[in-house]
Amino acid sequence: MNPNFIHTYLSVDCVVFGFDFENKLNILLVQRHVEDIPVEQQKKLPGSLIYSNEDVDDAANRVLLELTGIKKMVLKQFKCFADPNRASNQNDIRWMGEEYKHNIDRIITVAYLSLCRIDHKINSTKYDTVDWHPIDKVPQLPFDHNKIIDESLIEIRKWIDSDFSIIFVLLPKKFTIRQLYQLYNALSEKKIDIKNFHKKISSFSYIIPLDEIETNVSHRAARYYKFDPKIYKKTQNKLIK
Amino acid sequence: MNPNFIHTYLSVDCVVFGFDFENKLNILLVQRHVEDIPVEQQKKLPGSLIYSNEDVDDAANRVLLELTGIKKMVLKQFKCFADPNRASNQNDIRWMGEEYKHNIDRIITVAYLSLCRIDHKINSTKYDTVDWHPIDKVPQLPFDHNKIIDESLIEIRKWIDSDFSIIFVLLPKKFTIRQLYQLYNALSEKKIDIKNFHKKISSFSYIIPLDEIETNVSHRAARYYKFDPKIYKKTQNKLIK
DNA sequence: TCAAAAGTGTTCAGGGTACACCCATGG
DNA sequence: CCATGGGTGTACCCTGAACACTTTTGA
Repeated sequence: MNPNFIHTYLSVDCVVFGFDFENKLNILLVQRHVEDIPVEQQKKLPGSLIYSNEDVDDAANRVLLELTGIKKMVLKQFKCFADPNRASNQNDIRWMGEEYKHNIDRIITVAYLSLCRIDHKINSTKYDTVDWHPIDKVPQLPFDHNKIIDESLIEIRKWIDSDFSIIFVLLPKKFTIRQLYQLYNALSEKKIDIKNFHKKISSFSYIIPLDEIETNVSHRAARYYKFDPKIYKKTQNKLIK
Repeated sequence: MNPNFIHTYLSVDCVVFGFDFENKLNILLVQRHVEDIPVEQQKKLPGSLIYSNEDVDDAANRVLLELTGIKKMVLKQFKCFADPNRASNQNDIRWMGEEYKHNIDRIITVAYLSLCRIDHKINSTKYDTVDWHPIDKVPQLPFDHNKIIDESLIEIRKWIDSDFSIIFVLLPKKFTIRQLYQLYNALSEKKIDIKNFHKKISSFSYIIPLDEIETNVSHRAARYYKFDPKIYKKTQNKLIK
């Protein structure tokens, strides 16, 4: 065997997005433990080496299940990160030694996007600490996780543009059009006037108006709507063509 | 080390598209050699295991250089294929044994898209046989190469829609608007009337009309145009918004 | 009564679509 | 003179953008 050919480990890492109603995108980070390193400097993206009998999609599903306790989260593979030096930091090598009981000096990862309602209960079977972090306040992370997050933002925008319906995964079951608007603005570069947005959204057959309206707001209460995926599938409208 | 974690080989495979003027998309396939198997059943996608000090993009660039002799071909990573059974066919295992002098029972690949003018001279330093195959007449291929090709078609359409300029990599330096139209039709699902296409294209500042026109055609000769990437970069028009 | 946001209606401009019409060339 | 495709001009329509106006609610 030509020793120049790589024989290595493969992992998946997941960037899970959530949306809070201070209009911020958030992502889920977990805690890792490395001796002598302050805890607050040891956040990372959730991820795992893949098993020998696992496809990468299966591994990502497993990571998400272990992370949140939620089965069948939406997910999308977006890029393989394979910089030969991505795992060459000494702290990262030490952590891999502790985590996997083996010396690993190179690791290639396949990055996934996923989405989660930010108020969904997180029931991790693997991690002690799972926290939402605003996307603009992500600390320095190990490996190339900051780079992965940067690229995931570009990817999630493409995703929304190609399939508008995934945006509803981030919203409560009942939502106002303003909430949808704020989320859309945080995710898309296409700017749109809220009045016109309102008119457009409410014209879609798959956006179902409910009888319920907001309470305790200091202005006219907004109506709640729900999303009907069945009707959406039949019509397949993009928000903007 | 948990033996369940994969420790494996990683390869890149490249789907190189070309366009002939019978309006067909073509892809480049190479010949592999496995004993006792008819030659015509041994086509495959060009690819290689990655080296231990190589990023996947570098490996894809190397594969493309070894395949065509062309430096710096456009390329785009599009998906990691990691089905545990993708390399379990006995013929494929035999071939890997011969090619890499090692028993390999699983291999994960990162698939790339690339583009090449179909009349460009192919100077392969690695393969004896490199041939264009019409996309609708691709034979049965080893591993999951047929699946990779199927998915690459979806990917190249997205690519054109997000960056119209890459379409010119597939055209001769001088091209008629009809040629561009045929290529666009083969690549995009968005249908457009040729007259309106003509009007639109010729209105773009980065499509430069030349003095030269077609010869030996049994109708009014069409003008040749060229593409100016510098002007394109300044304007950044999508064909259809 | 005022501020703030919901929700509706109207107008305008730009671009896509359809199509008519003329031009150039070979047969 | 006809078929074929090149190339231009025009008219229509839809949609997005801007914005005015009314409604509702709490302070």
